Amino acid sequence: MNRNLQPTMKDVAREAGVALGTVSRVFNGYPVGEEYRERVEAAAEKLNYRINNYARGLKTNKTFCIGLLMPSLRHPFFAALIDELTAALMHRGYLTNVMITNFDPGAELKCFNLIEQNKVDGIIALTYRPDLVVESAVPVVTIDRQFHPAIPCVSSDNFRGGQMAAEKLLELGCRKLLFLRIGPEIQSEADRRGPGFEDVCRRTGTAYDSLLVNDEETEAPVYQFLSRHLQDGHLDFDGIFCNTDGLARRVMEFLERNGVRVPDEVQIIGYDGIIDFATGCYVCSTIVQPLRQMAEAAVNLLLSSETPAGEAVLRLPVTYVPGGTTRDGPAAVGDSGVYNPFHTEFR
Amino acid sequence: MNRNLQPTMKDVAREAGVALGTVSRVFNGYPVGEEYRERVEAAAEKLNYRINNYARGLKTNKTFCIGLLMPSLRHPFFAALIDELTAALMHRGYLTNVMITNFDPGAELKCFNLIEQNKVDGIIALTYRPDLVVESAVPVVTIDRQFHPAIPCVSSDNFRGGQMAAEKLLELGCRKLLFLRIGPEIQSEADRRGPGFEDVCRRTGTAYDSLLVNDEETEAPVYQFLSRHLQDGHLDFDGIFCNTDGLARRVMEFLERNGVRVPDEVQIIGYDGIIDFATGCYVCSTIVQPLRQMAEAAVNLLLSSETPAGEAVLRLPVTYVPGGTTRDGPAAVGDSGVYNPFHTEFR
DNA sequence: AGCGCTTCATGAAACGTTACATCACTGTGA
DNA sequence: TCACAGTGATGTAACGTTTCATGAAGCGCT
Repeated sequence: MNRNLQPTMKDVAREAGVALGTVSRVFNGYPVGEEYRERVEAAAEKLNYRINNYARGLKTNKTFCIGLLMPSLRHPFFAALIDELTAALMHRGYLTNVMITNFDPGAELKCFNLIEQNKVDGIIALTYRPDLVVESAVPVVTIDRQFHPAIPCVSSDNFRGGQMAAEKLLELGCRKLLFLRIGPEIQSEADRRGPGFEDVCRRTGTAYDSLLVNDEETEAPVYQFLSRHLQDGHLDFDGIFCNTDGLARRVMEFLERNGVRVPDEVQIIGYDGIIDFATGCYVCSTIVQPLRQMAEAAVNLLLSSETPAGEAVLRLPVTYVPGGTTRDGPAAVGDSGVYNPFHTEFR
Repeated sequence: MNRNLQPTMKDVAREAGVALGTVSRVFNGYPVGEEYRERVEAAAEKLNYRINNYARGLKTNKTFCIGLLMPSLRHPFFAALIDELTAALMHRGYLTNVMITNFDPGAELKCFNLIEQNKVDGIIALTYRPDLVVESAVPVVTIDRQFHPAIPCVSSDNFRGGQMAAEKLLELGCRKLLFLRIGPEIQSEADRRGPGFEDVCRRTGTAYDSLLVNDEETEAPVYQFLSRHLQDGHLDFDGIFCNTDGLARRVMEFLERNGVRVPDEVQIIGYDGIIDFATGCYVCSTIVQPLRQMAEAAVNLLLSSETPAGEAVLRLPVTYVPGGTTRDGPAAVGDSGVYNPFHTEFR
């Protein structure tokens, strides 16, 4: 029959002199007589047989493939998250269909369509389209956005992260705090960073202000705001919490350019835990998200498909790490602060 | 029959009152009478029918899925490459199975096995295992490594890149050049950067030196070498070409820490074209690889599966971009040098 | 020896498609 | 009027698995 193509189970069965079903059972770990098992394994080895996942998937409706919907790969936070997710999935024998949407709702629709007809066993999505998630034919776990009580969501403990940032700044001697937030206007778990921060300020009676910019296009309002509070090299705040490491870093550079020393005069804490590829150091003092645990949790929730009890959002504990924009000094990753991209311990 | 499950072609056929084959032809773009086509489309719409790629794949041996084997996602160069590749594949209607090996040969084997039994239509690989590539049952296109004359390889024009670096440094007034190379000892297209650089030095009679460190673990030899050529704040070279942006950046910081001003006293050029996520600027003056073109080419080669004429390696043109470590000034990406991660133009 | 039990190999019937050989129907030309 | 293309719908046989009903073989017991 199909010479010159890949061998099939039928070929293995003929070679081993057993029935088709027996070969199947060997490959699925069902009990098979020792002698038969050996004959089958020898034949499979000899023919270099590979099981055909498409035939199997057709029959069983399980594909061992998960769709991953992410907004970007250029941003180190998303890249690291995808890295952890693919690793966790691979570890359980799942393949990952990665789809990058570039924050484009149209692209998200296209991805969902492709994913559905490709019959993945589930989807892990960091998406901006509640409608698609809710209507999905396959199970979904979302990251950072809770769309529906029955759809599990994994995120870091953003509220606690905000609290930690405030507590840390106070502990380091700050007296007048500022919260800066920038990003697209979509309801997400990340919105709890500000409230956490303000909670501590209020409870400790600390003076604070905040600026929320719901804009995806420009950070200009932030710099205008800071300029207004700048007077001959002195800023009106001595501790700043930014909702993102990127913003923290840029605010730091803005202040330094305007003669405000960081961390001497103003201390800054960001959020995410992003590491600079060249130095291997955190780009700023930061609340780091437990990426690996989040990935593990997302995969577990998706594959066990038991709806978690109560509210369907899992908030994993964050940690604070000094990174040079606070007075508690930098914390280098790796030996000498020199990052080697081929340095696997780094993962 | 299978109520409560996804509708099948049979269901659509019954609903539309046509034969199974007719439905199939509609979905595959074969000529079908207008009236029939409409009935089928209406029925499919009504039942919310999705074609089952696993059944189709079983029958046709085409899966519209490509395996992507990459060493890392934490390094911005790989992340950007994967981004371009998934985009190019998606654009052609292909899904991408991303697998990260973390430079681990054992993991590479595991990935190849998984990929083969999952019946992808082809593989794009940046791998360290010639054996697996050569023996692969499905077509492979490699990035940066030519393993076999019949297996296409895509890379940037590394030799020309090396030449450009040297030419640029000379043009900017350098007189004593240095080439620094670090990385694992594997034969790859990147090895041509040094020879290109040296080619220009030799032809112009320029004084130059080079240091090649075949080590994946540490860059210490580089800093020892530089220390030996440092004397009270003066370095023995005034132009350095590093085989990597990361190295270039770290060398810059090392020199600055030792009182050597960059780019005033020493100018540095790196290779890759990596952009800092926080600032949106190149991390150093650099030879940038045409990632998008490389991705397009890889996908084209893989999907057209015509073996290219002659030598099977495609070397795409690089460009030089000033990035602050040379005297021709920085070139910011985007308007104000401020990078917004939600800024799609950035792609 | 014969009975019931367990264990385990067998063969065939799906799974949801595509592709191919039929066949019904229309229209044309002699 | 009839044969003959040509068009296009139909039904069926694969594709490579899993699963299930069947039945054979072995074993312990009466």
